[in-house]
Amino acid sequence: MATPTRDRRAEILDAAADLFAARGFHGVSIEDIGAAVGITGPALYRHFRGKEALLSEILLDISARLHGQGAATAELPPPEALTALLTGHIAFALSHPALIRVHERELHNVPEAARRQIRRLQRLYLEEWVHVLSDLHPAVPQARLRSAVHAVLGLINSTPRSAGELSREEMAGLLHRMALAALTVSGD
Amino acid sequence: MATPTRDRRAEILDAAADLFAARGFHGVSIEDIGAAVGITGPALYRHFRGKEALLSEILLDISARLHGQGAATAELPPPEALTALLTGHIAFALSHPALIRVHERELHNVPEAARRQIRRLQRLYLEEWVHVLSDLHPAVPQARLRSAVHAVLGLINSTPRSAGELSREEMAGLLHRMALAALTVSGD
DNA sequence: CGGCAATGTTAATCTGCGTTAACGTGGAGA
DNA sequence: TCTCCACGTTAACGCAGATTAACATTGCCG
Repeated sequence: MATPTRDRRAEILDAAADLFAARGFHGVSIEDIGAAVGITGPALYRHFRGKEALLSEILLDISARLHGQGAATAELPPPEALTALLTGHIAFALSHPALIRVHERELHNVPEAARRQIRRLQRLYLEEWVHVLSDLHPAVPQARLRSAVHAVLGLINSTPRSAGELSREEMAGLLHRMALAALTVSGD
Repeated sequence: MATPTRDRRAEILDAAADLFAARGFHGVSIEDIGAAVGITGPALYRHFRGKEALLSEILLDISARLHGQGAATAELPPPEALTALLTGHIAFALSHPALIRVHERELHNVPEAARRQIRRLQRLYLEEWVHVLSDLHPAVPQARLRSAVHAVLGLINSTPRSAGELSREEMAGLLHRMALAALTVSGD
């Protein structure tokens, strides 16, 4: 065949992520995923070890991207770092609502080994937030900050549920203001 | 048998909800659920039409409880109503983290008919929030308020993820302050 | 007492779906 | 031109797990 298809792997991962977001991991068959990119189900095995490997790779990629984004703010002074974290996460959530959904909902379908790596990246990402906040509010105990960060990420990740009522800019601004206000008050 | 078991149905629903929360709908077998209450899998069919009916009933019950809680605030003057909505949702989330998880993640496994009812209740609940906020901030467009409410519910529902670092009272207070701050700023 | 209703049990049944086998085919490099 | 390799295809295979069937047991009630 050797058709000039641009990267098939990436194409499959994208299609699978969309399908998983819409119908859940078990609501999508190998055949469905294949069909979405114009091939049959079993052909997927030329690119991935199996269905779970597909999901693992999707989640790992998301976690790595978020963590990378977070790590990039490490050098900034705390106030700017916080802004960067907020802006970055919001941009990601608004650009990839399907990925956010999958990332939030499907971790338990990932095999143990990969799950550990994903959780590790998630933990590191969380700690980046906590670290920045800790610099800004040294008096607040870390446990409280951790809970506050979870809450704020939940707030931002709500994005896929309130689809399309507001323009992207308006939504980004709203989330930014709300998240910042929530964090600011979390130390009282 | 006719053993003096207190309501078996309720017992099964509880066990199923916990299992679904932990491993996802498809990660739990009929056999698992039965075992959790000390009976075999097929015995469940004496109480429910099938596995999907079980999930439907769980989600319907959650939606109805939240909506009921919300409706109860309708008579209060707006500021108290908002406090009641916040306190009520936070209390529910902290008391039933497993239910919140299932409610957030498993809707797509519910058959169409039940799904419509559940969505309707969710919409009504959301509108109760929007209504109260609309009274407090008449100038803010409803679309923005709707998004803000989604965001705040996402914030509060983050609870099952930041498990047990803080005491329940501390967590409730933190979530309340953060949610209120976020809502307050949502009209700017 | 006799029998129905409620609740369980174990042994099929049926089906969906992930995975594997066996078998093309076209293009790129030697 | 000849040969592989990359990528697909269709036909099995195998199994997990949801239903359903057929068959107890217990206790209430007429």
